[in-house]
Amino acid sequence: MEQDKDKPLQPPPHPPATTAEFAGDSSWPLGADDSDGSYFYSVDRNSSILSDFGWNLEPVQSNRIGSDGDGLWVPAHPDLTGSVEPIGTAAAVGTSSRSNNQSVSTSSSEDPPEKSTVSDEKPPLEIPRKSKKKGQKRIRQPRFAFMTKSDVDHLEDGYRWRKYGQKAVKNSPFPRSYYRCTNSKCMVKKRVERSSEDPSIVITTYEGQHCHHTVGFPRAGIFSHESAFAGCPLAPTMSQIYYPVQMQRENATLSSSVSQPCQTHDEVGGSRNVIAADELLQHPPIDEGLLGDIVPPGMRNR
DNA sequence: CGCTTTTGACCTGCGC
DNA sequence: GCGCAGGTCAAAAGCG
Repeated sequence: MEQDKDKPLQPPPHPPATTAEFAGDSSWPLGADDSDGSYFYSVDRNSSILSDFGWNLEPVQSNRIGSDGDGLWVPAHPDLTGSVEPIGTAAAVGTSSRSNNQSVSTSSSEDPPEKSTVSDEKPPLEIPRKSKKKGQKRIRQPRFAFMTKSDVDHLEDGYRWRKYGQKAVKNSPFPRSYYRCTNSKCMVKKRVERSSEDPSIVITTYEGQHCHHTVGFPRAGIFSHESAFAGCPLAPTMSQIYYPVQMQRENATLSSSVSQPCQTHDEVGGSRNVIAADELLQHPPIDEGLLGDIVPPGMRNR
């Protein structure tokens, strides 16, 4: 928070270097957005999306995988060392019947953060606390999710998070935790849960975009991904790999055009796939032998 | 003392 | 309409 004031709001742009395709998603109930066929995004699009999230992602050539347009993106954030995937045009999420023509890249910046709206309307004390939410449509922010093979649930990503809830997840012995960015002006949230199939895999879902830069890295606005990794306390201890989370409805759409079994790629040897959330949860653990190759350069030397 | 986490209750959306 | 599951709130407790 301290560093938020003197930093520009947007991470430095990074030229897209791959031809990866990303798909929109809807882990949350989506509206009509998926009907416009906008499941797939070009890399330019995706880059924009991720920038909108505040994630300073950069395509790493050595980590690029997928000659069929399925590239791997390595985030500049220390723990986001894998492919990430924008999940849906969240502006339309949860408000399916309303204006959902917004693009991903513009939605979150234009959406009044749901929380801010709520917090601005303090109900009288007599009114039950939840009444303030009545009549207010939830407006979902852009999301992306990824899987991480990690011992720790809450990964360091350079931002500070406050836990605001935890719920038991059906069919899973592991609870799901809900975090919110501690920056009062930042409405980004994230969910963290462990895969019931493989407890070593953490599924993290981000929602919204940061309106500030990381607090963990003083030069967040200008750091490269390598320098970021250099400062990552978890880097040496974590084996990380991320599966982009492709959820629910797009599953059918994507499966025919994008999805492939985890495949080994020439340069990285990493495996990557675009799969549905359900599928994702059932996905077998990553081959440990591949992890080393998919870890960004800054982490490899450790 | 301030911030974070825990936790039970409440709200909302969706499927049946 | 009802029930369920997910998501959120906010008071209380914990911690540094």
